[in-house]
Amino acid sequence: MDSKLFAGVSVIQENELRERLAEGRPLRIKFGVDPTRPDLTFGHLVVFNKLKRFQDLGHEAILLIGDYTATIGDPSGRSVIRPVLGAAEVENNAKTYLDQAFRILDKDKTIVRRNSEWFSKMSFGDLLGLARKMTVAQMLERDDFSKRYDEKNPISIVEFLYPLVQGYDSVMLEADVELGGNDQLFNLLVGRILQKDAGQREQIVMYTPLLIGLDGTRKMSKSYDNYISFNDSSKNMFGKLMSIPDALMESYYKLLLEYSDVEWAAVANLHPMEAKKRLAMELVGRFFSSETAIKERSQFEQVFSDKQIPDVMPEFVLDRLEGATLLDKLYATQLFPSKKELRRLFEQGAVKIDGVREDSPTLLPRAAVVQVGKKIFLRFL
RNA sequence: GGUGGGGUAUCCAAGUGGCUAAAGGAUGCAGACUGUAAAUCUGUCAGGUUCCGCCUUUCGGGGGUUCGAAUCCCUCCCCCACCA
Repeated sequence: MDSKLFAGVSVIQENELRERLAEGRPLRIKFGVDPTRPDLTFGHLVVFNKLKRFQDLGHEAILLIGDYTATIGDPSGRSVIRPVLGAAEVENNAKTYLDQAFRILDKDKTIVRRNSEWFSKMSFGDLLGLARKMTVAQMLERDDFSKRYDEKNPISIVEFLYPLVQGYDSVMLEADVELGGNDQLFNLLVGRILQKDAGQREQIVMYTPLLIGLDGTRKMSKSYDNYISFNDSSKNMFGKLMSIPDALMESYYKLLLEYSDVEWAAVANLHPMEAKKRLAMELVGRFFSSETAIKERSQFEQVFSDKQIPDVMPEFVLDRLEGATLLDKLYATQLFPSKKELRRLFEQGAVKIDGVREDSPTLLPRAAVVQVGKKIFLRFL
């Protein structure tokens, strides 16, 4: 038994899981992905870690692409209906999604399925049959539904259908285990209801806590812009990890690196900054390489601890155009949203040229290293 | 089918004829302090500019009244709840 299999997750039916693991056959582990957004964040990493564990133990990791449902649009807790995507777009998202997922999962051992396989063939009558399996009262057991209902906020019928759809996926896949974030708990449990109804063994439900995002308060999500992406550069990944509030470190160590309480306790004794650097190194090391991790750490220390300039930065050639001021040149780099914003940065003393603060945006630019704020460096040639 | 409420900048949310580019809060950004942490303080947060003065665009869409509208009128679109 892999002790890390249970690290950080909650298993509703732990005994059942142990029994099934003891059967010695490969279990079918389902994880459903929503291809409406193509980018994976570290929030997804929590679940992917578990899938990978199962995979390494010889079980079947099944990535279910909700391609059919994505073309319908799931409001999922928001009053705004998500944009309905075209089939081509969904397919494209799914592809980039998988590319990222395989940075963690073993591509050759991962089974990819799509729910259009069965839903595209489903008749309206079949849908009615599915809808009959649950009552409104059962649906209102879901926290966010009952909350919104009490507050007289809108709930669309489609939202009621979603748990059923997700549960039906489990029936079609004959899943032994379904993984998901804890906001998915209700939907995961619906899978059991439908499987039982279909005469199957009910899937075991494993759910992971939601990872808090960089702002330290809300869940990590693209829409809050508080996320770390699988696709981030090693530099950004390292930097973003260093910027998390200290209070998040424990959860990051436990959820992203699957540290046990004992392992965490050892880290918790370190200076918080050192602990954070280790966190960043381990994760960058996993997504890139340990060499890259070491490099990013030294770059980080060089720039932010020693206040030196980084080794590499974007470079721009100055072509002596008449009248082109420093501000014009900086704007031309496209690193800033508007000239207005740049003016503000000058006014607020955020601009340094070769390490010396420069308040005048109308100077002629010269070959130098320009720093704007703490993080933006560029070189004029 | 009926009744009521609502659509304001990234989000929440004030604002019912001029002093409103639009209160306040959040988020973000910058500065100070620091460990690119937290907390705190300050500034800033539509765009453009010959930069403190001016120009352009913005308050669901369109049209109108007026010297002047997010605020009044007409019309269209959309959303929500409640009662049936």
